[in-house]
Amino acid sequence: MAQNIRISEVAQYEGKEVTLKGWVYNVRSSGKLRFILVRDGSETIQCVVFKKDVSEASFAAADALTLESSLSVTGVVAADKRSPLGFEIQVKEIEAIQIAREYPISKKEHGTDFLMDHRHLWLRSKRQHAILRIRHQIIHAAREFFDNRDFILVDSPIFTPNAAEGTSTLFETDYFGSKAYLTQSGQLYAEAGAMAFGKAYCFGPTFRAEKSKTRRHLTEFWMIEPEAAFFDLDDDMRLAEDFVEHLVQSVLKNRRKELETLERNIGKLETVNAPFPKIHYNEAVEILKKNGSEFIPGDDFGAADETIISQQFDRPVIVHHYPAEVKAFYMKRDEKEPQYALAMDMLAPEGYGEIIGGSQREDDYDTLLQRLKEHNLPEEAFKWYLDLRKYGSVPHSGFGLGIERTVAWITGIKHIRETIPYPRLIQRLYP
RNA sequence: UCCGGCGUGGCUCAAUCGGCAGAGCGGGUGACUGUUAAUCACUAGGUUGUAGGUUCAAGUCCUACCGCCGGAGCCA
Repeated sequence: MAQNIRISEVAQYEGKEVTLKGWVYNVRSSGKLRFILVRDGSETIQCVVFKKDVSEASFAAADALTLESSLSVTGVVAADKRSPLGFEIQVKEIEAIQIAREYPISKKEHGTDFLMDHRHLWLRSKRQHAILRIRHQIIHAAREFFDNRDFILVDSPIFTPNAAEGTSTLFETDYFGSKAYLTQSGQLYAEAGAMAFGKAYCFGPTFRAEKSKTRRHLTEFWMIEPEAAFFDLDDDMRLAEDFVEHLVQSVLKNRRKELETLERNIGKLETVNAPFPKIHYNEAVEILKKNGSEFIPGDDFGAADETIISQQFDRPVIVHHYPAEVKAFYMKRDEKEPQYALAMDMLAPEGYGEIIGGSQREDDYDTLLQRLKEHNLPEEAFKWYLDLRKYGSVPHSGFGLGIERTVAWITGIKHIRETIPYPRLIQRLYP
């Protein structure tokens, strides 16, 4: 009885008889020969069926196979120079498990809308495999990074009672008769985690109801948010650059084949080593002036401005000390220049935009209360948050990294919608 | 919400100045003992997004609407 193996393991079984279970990736035929490309999720291998080598039933089964039919194949693993994998299967027996109906995704090109309508099937393709494997690697590396630095995972709730920061538009839902909102950030809760564990992070989906229609926006995306007690802005920026370096290096080390499948320019990732350039908001404004931007000092940067700034460097760049007015209420201001917040954004290279936003948090009770009032936020809803400043308040900082934007940058793909299995966009809720 | 673009077989697209709706892929039938998005032959498949208008004649021109795509703003 031949052993059941995954295709990724074939090299260990050269000359031996094995059984593979999977799906038909493609079929070609030539006279009394059938070439069946079988994928099982781990790899794809060509299985060669010679009419004279198999039973009539097996050859008939091979003949009836359609794209994405499920099957079981038994045969001998043979080295072959013509194979991209280095091996192929000389089939002895083949059995169809289910003959697939006409598969909607053909081997020729399709439009994105059509493919997105068939996202549940599109996930079977080579390119999507490469992207999602890199996504997996990035998430694995992210958890590994914080776990190795003694951060404790303290997840934030997804239903929240109030329209927290008052900045972005939230999804409203009925929660047993009262209003609840889908979280736009786990940060405020992560701060409570940091006060409990010293170092904490949360990692989960976040929701923004803004009608953004760009290649950088999803309505549902994943964010990882570390928060650390006794960290000032400099500590926060160092944590962020070490973190992003780790993500990139982990992908370079473990997912090189996938990067090649996507034809990513690997040289542009190899330079991503800490320390990253760190520039004051005013320096960023100078860069924009020199490059002919119509930017108005005092504003936040637009997408085109971010691209100009990031193009000056060969690795991500951190911009810090943004004008306090354009930033959130919870950010601490610099004592020496109070018009600036102790805030920082990390811009990915090659125009991929902001991947990290973070800051040192306001830790003084009275100041924070004052900020809430200035922003017309309901004091009652933030009672628990203010508690953190009443009971052993300490300087602390944190940031949030958007997983999908990071995946888009590292994989080099142009649109964020392919970086998540089931993207949620304004016009996309199916499948 | 604003600006720009596009809607033609299942899919990707073509159709010149307004003049007989076409190709490739996919499907079906057949040929082929080394194919790599195999190739070759034959074959079926259309209310040109919707409604109205101009014209001898509209896929093509005009108006409205619907849908989708890209960008801006907002942000990760």
